Formats: sequence, structure tokens, C-alpha cells
Amino acid sequence: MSEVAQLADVSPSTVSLYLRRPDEVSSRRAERIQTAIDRLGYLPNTMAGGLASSRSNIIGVIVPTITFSFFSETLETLEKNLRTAGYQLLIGNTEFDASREEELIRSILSWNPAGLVLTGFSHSRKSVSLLAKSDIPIIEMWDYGQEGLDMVVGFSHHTCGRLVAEHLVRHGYRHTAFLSTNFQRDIRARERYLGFRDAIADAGGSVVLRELTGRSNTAEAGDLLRHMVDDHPETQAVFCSNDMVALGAMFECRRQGWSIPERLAIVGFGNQDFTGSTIPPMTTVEPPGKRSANISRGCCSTDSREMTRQIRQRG
Amino acid sequence: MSEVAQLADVSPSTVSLYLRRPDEVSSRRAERIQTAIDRLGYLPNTMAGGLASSRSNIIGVIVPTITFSFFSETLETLEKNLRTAGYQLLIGNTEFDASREEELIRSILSWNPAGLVLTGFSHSRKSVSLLAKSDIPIIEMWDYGQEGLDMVVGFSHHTCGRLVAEHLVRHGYRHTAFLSTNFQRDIRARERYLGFRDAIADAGGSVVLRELTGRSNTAEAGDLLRHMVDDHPETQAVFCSNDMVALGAMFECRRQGWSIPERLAIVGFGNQDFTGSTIPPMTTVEPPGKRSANISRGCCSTDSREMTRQIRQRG
DNA sequence: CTTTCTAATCGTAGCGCTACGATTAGTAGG
DNA sequence: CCTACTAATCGTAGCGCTACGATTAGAAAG
Repeated sequence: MSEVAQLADVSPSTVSLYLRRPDEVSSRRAERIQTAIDRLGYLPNTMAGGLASSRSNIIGVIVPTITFSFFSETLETLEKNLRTAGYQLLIGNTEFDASREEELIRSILSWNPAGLVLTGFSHSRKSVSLLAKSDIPIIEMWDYGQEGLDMVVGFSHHTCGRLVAEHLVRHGYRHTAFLSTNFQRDIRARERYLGFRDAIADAGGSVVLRELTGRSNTAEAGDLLRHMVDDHPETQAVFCSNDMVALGAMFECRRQGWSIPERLAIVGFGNQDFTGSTIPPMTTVEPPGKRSANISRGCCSTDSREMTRQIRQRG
Repeated sequence: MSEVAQLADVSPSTVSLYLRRPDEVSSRRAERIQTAIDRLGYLPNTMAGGLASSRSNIIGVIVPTITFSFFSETLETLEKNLRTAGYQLLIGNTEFDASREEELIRSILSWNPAGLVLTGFSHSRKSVSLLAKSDIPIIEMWDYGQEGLDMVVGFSHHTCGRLVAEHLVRHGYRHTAFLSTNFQRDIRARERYLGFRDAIADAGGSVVLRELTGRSNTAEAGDLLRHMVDDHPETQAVFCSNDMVALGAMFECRRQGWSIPERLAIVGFGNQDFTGSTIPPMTTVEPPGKRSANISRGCCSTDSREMTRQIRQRG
């Protein structure tokens, strides 16, 4: 920076000012400074700037996994919106491990971030105390309905489960199943299950639960569905914890010759692109805000009314 | 840090040393320091450390999109491997825009990163000169066969296209099509197409090309396939630029009553999880290193022999 | 108990920038 | 041409840490 100043024949302070608030520098010098920057290929040192101003343009985002369309879409949307606002994302990946989350929170906080986005409400006690000590904005996303640490952006998975249940009940289904990725990995799937189970119970129906051993895996989903139906042939409808599981279920139905939705209705979750192309088109749930989550505009929480509209009935 | 030092009754230098190389501090003081850190909830300021040492544990990764299983899996693998080595990923998303890539390179370099991972060989002239000036390791991934800026990790998409073509020719197919996401967005799909086209031409066959207008979209893939077959009913096999496009194609075949592979053979790319569950199981290509890309171990480039094994014939 | 070494600790000088008060240039009005 | 003001520029003191040479403590040997 001092080199730039020298070449432009101004003081380093002026260069710094030009970089931060260009319109407070006279146009004559601004031009000289810009020329010098270009000539020297000067790149400011963000860490020095961050240290001096004790701020940074970093926003940490911690998700359980990025190889899952929910979160990767969220990340992409966040990145796009925050980049235009001048921020950079530092992405952490917990792999569904609370201790890893704590470690990530620690390492992200050590960057003096401008904000931190977490997934869900479940954090270790130590994480919570770390976050309490920092006074940056904290956003908990992808869930809703509990008191958050600071801001909450999301929707209630419990309500989502209820709504799907009510939808099925309305269509005459009573004997149902919930086919899910592992609850330990996906605690929000568990919330959907609980809401689903409660609402089905209220309507006097039954729910059979089947959890995959690991991550979303279409082959295992198919196997699990087949065995479930063997055990519970009365089952009429299956709510799957995501569209990939539902895809696996649909292929298994075809393999077994079970027509959808006559023999078995299938409901997914996520409204992924391909769900409109399956045979028959998949009934699924579009998570609110999937397309346009813009956190900088503030909290966007969803009530059940909006949620209802999100059930894409296709089957 | 000075507070920690005071509480532990040592000098700040010792605290710093303890944090960086704990085994060079006597166990007596190490214990006192750790206690003080815990008591005060001390978090080191990474930016100050980075400034002082003019290093950082940041590794920038620039990808065209993260909502695409190829890249999100790569990111996840990278993140996992690099985190254990003490690095943090700063992820940038070009949205297939070269000028955005340049901007991202600039902003990542301003963090004094320990390394930078780029996707592919195509960078703006200015980006190249920026990168040339920095002396950090640069990795270009997801392609192979050209001279890179520094290190290259990937495989040749051209060869991949050839190999799929040869595979199809061996099975007696001559009249083929390439159904692709938009080449402007996915220049590697274009490389696969070129390799595919050349090899089919060598064998005396024909290739019809169809590009989607936007990103991978199963519905559009289906429509495009239908129209393509209307125009070219002689087509016997379709190589799709990724598994999602292939999935759309498979559903369209079923809709039209075209049996796979008798009426139309379909080949995907990516070996995504669901490809084993489709009916019939999808023939696809597993990108080498998909599962275990570990860049810290050095270059893993793939020759055609290895590539051949990666074609999962299932159909 | 002293000497001699090595291991552990400390002090100081930056790293490259920003914040902010001090200074100077520039402009309008008398 | 001077004064009074505002806008533009500058100088300096850190930000919180690390690197490294200087210093001291501790252990082993005589």
C-alpha cells in the first residue's frame, strides 16, 4: 500500500481512504491512485485490514452436509446474496457431529466474522456459551418453532409432518409409513416424523417407521420399503424424509408392481427438480424459502397457511 | 492473549508458543496456560496471527456451482481432508461466469491463502496474471490433458467421451445422440461431447447433439429427447451429460414406451447414488477420484485404462 | 559448589492496515 | 486580498499476534 502511495504521490492514508470510501477522495488523486494500483497489481491485505478495523467481511455458515440438495441450494443462495453485499462465506461442514460443530464455531469465531449462520437449534452447551459471548448476529436456519439464540429463519418441521399427514388423511389414507434417512443424522426428519405421527394418530390411523442406516440411499430405501410392506401389507401411504428416498421407493413400487398411488401413495420432501418428471409425478413438499431465502432482508418464518400451499400434489 | 498470560503468570510469548507448538512449553506452564484459556474463554484472533506470520490456514476453492453433485461432493471431500490438516475452505461460486471467477480469485488472494483450487483450465487473462504473481500452490481440478498453471488433478473429459463412444460402438450402436446441459455453463460436458463425437465418427456412426437451455433439468431433458427422436428416429443410444439428464431421459422413454436399451440405450455421467436403483439400472460413468480425492497427497490424474474401468455398464 | 550446556522463557520489533485527530488545501464571501 | 469555513489530505498510534534473538532456568558433569 505504501508503494501505491509513493507511486501515486499521496500518503498511505489517502490510498486506504480511497479503497474504503472512494468518493471522499478528490477525483484527481483517485485517478492517480487507481493507476498506481493497476500498475503495481496491488492487492490489499484483508487480514491487516481486518485486524486494524477489528471487523471482517466473513460470514460463517455451518451445515451438516453440503452434498444434499437442501443445504447446497441454501448455500448457493446465501453466497449469491451475501457476495453482492460484500461478504464472503466461510463454510463449515459438521457431518452431523455436534462436537465438530463446536470446533467449527470456535474456528469461525476466531476470524471475527460479521455473522454466523447455523443449521437448526441443537448445539452443544459449550457452543451456546461461545456464541453468547460473541455479539455478532447469529442465525439459526432450517427450523422454526423454538426460541433461538438470536434470529431464526426456517419453518416448523413438526408442522410440516402434520400437514402432510392431514393431506393424506383427507385423501382417505389411514395406514401409513414414514421412510426416513437416519434420525441421528437428520434430526429435522425426526421432527417431521413426530408431527406426522401425531396427526395420523389424531385421525385414528397408524404409522410404521423405518429408518435407513446411513445417508439418503435410494437402493436401501427400496429394500426397506419392500420389507416394510411385507411386514405391514395394510400400508397405503408412505411419507419419505426426502425426494431421493421417495425416488428409491417409487422405483421399488414399480419393481414390485405396486401402482402409485392406488396400491401405495408416496410423498417426498424437498421438491427437487426431478420430482416433476417421475412416473407418476411425485407428490412432494417444497420447503418454504427454498428459492429465495434472503437472510439479509430479515427473518422469514413460515406459518402453516403458507406451508399448506407448499404441498405439491401430483400423484 | 495478554490477559491469558497474566492469569497464567507467564509472558504473552509463552502463550503464543503454547498455542502454536504446545510441546515446546514445560508441562507445568502448559497446564496453567490451558486453565487460563478455559477460564477466560479465550479465542485467538486468527487475523492478527495471520498478519504477523503472513500465512493463513485458508484454502480457496472456486467452483462453478455447488448445487451440483459433482462439485458438492468434491467440496465435501476437500473440506474433510483439509480440515483434518488444519485448513479452512473459503468457497467461491462463479455461477459459470469468468468475470466472477476473476473477482473471486482477487478476493481470495487478498486473504493470503495457503492454496487455491480452481475448476478447469479456462480462466481470464487477468486471473492468470494474478495467479502467476502469487506463489501459492494452485490446483486446477476436474479436467486433465492441458498444461496447467501449477498442479492438475482430474481426468480428460475428451477421453471420457471417447471411451463411452467406444463402449457403445462395441455393443453395436452406431446412431447416437448427445443430450447435454448447456455447453456455456458446462464446458467439460462439451469436451466429453467432442471426444464422443470424434470416436463415433471414427467408427462411422452418427451423433446428434441437443443442449438444454439452462441447468440440468430433467423435464427439459425429457422434452428434448422426445423431439430429438422425432427428428432422428434412427437414434439407438444417447449419452447424457450427467445422471440427472439421463434420469429425465429414462422417464421420457418409459412415457413413450421406448424400452431401454432395446429401443434406446441411455448412458449417464456421475455415478450418482440413485443410478443403481433405476429401471433398468442406469449405465453411467464414475468420475475417477470421486470418492477419495485427496489433494494433499499430490496429483491424481487418470489415464484411459483406469477410466475404462469406470464405465458402469448396467443397462 | 561451580561450570557448562541445553531447554524454556521472555522482550521487542514488526506484520499492513485503519481510525482519528491534526493539518493543509480549496472555496466562497466580504 | 483577507477571513472563515468546509473538504481533502496526512501522521501517528495502535489492532493482536508471531518471529527471533536475548536471557534465564534447570540439569548434568566435574
